Amino acid sequence: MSSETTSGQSLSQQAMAQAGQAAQARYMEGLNEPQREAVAAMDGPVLMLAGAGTGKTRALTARIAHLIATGTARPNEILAVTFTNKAAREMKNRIGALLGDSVEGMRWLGTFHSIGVKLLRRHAELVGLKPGFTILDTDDQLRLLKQLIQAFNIDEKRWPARQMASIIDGWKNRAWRPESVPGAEAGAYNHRGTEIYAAYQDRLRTLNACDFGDLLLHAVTIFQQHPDVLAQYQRWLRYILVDEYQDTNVVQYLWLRLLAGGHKNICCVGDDDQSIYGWRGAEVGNILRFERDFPGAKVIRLEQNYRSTPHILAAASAVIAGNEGRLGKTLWTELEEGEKVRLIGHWDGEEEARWIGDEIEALERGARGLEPISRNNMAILVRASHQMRAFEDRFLSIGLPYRVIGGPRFYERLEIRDAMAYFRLAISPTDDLAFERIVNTPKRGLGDKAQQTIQKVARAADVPLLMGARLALRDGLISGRASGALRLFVEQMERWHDAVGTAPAAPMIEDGLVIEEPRDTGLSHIELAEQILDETGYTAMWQADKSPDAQGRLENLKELIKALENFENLQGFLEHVALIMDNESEDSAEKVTIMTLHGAKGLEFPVVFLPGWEDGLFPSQRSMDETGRKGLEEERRLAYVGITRAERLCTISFAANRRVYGQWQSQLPSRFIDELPADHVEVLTPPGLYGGGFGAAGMSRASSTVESRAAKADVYASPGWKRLQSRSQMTATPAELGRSIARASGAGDGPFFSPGERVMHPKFGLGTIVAAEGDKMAVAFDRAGEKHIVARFLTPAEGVDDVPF
DNA sequence: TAGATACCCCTTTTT
DNA sequence: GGGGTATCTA
Repeated sequence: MSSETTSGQSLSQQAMAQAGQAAQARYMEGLNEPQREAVAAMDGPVLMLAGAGTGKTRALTARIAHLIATGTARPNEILAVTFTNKAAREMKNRIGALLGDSVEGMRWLGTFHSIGVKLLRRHAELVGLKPGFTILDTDDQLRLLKQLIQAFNIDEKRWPARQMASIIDGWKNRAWRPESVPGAEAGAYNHRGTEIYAAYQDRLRTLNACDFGDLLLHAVTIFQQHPDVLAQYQRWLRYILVDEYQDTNVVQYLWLRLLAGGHKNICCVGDDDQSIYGWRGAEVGNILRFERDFPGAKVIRLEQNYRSTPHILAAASAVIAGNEGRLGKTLWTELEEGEKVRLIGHWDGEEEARWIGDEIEALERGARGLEPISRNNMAILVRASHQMRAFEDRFLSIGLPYRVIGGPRFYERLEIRDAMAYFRLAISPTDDLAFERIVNTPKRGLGDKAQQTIQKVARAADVPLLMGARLALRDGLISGRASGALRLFVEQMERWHDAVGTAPAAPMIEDGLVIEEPRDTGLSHIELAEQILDETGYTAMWQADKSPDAQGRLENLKELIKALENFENLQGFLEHVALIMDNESEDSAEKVTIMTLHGAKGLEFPVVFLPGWEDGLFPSQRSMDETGRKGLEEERRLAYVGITRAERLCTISFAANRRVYGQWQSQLPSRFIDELPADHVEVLTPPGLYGGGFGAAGMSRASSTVESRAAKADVYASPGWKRLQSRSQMTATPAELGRSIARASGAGDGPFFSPGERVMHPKFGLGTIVAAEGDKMAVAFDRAGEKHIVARFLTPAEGVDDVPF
């Protein structure tokens, strides 16, 4: 143990230190040299540059264990921040495994947002809120903005509320309050942006609510404007650890810098090559400039990779080498060579899904010279969630069990939000957004007119909508049938509000920190919740619904009630829901995982499939359009993240055709494919395509007639595939494969068509060229309408009569 | 008031 | 292909 112990330490600290001696052997065990160094360097700023799969979580948890075991810090003096709840949970579990119960004392281990809420609940009044504020989800946020935009008489068609929401989000990420938005941004949202932002914040304050961005921005505001409060936290939180530092945005950065300002005991872990959240305001610059922010910082590089085979690592390294301004790391591994990264092209997205499905089944049986691999160990990582459907469709039809991570989340479902709006309104009768959501759900005959009346009355009296409704009833402003339903609704909500109990018990305080949030009294919150959903007719509404998904919704509601058991009261539950939006349903069944690349960061799988490597899809066109080179580099980091998820087998694929918005589009292979190192990649071709001159070139030829398309479908149906390692096939390297496709598509020299020419397409039949731009043709098909097609998929058809199908 | 139809734009990634 | 909005009709 190092010499951090001091003679002045208390008995209990000594005891802890001794206990630590025993534990130390364990948490230091198996760490490599740089990892040990990162663990041992407790005081002062430390930057741990940890490449993919280099055991940073291990080092990080060992460091925390070390801090506690040596008595350097008590569990509640350590601030450990992560980005996701999953990461926080994992860290907690791992520390628990090392230290046992003392992990329970780590009250400051969590996500930026959850810690932000904790701070904000205690000091809400400093930013004009009450401690019981509600946290709005994106849905509420949007509805609120819509109202404001209407009030501002802005055409919502031209200036969508979504856009305003993302502008506000961006500003908050940069820690700009309405009054501090720079003049350069004045043009935002048709020059009304700052104005609406200010109005939005006002409205939030009236509603005693805040959005996600506020959780951090308010915390920073409090620290900046109340040095005494800041000083208190600087004293309390003596050691700071930050995971995924490359993903921090400006607010988070400011927040950390303020907290670390005194002692500078801050240890940031990250990997600039895995920064993939720039669109959410993350600043890679934060990690790049750490040493300047914290002079004298110790920089430690973790470069030994324990996860992937050399081929996989080499492929990832080659791709990421295309980026500029990296901090630079050289990953190495002691693992055995293993399989090369595999690359394969397909005719279309469905074909790709089918091939991957077959391949998964083959690997499960044991193929490719590998022992059978459980599908639990396989993942398909896509760029955008809409790509998932092709796989779901295919896997459903062949009965291959899969799990989708990051799909529609439980708490985002319609019925769950409705139910929660009921709970919210019962807890806080001032929650106008909740009121609006459910006042006519289920249908109570309260249409636009009735709702407008309520709005008017409420605004005139300057009271919340629920109270407005009561006033409107009293004054007889609601017509006969509707009034009965509204009266019942209002009375029910008031009754439940009393049942929930308004007076919060005194908060529990421990070493000056508020430990226990106020709790309610009376009727069990579970019974109450059930009563609410039953007596309002909400459950009945779905029972009466004959649509196919009604049953599922009822089940979700049951699940919601069940989830309440884990909480002491409704408030606690709502807060949990607002912050914990992940849908980790732990099911142990053997399933293939389908998820986005973003969602996969931090995970690893023995077998990884990376489909959809096509320009425009990956790298995403939008990303490149919006942020140019910067965007492209982020996409490249995403590719790096994807490849490095694989432990043993990584398969990249692309399709020549894909349906986008229900329209067929031809695709070009991703430019990242050209960047794959030939020595570490094996180019596969599906069976049935002639070995000579592989690839999409072969495919487009094979598919240019209806007959061969049908024939191809047959061969594709047979399992198995063929290695193209032998002989002099034309496209042995990824770059050549890309080029061969470009050639076949006519990029550069191909015979293009001119407007007016008649052409034939294998899928769409006959058509006439409308316009040509490069090799991209706009074609008016006789039957399929106008489409954009790359020239290589068209054949001249002058004078050919259409064949009736 | 509410259901049904017609048309619009669209889709990256998430705490 | 899909969801949201605007408009029309029972």
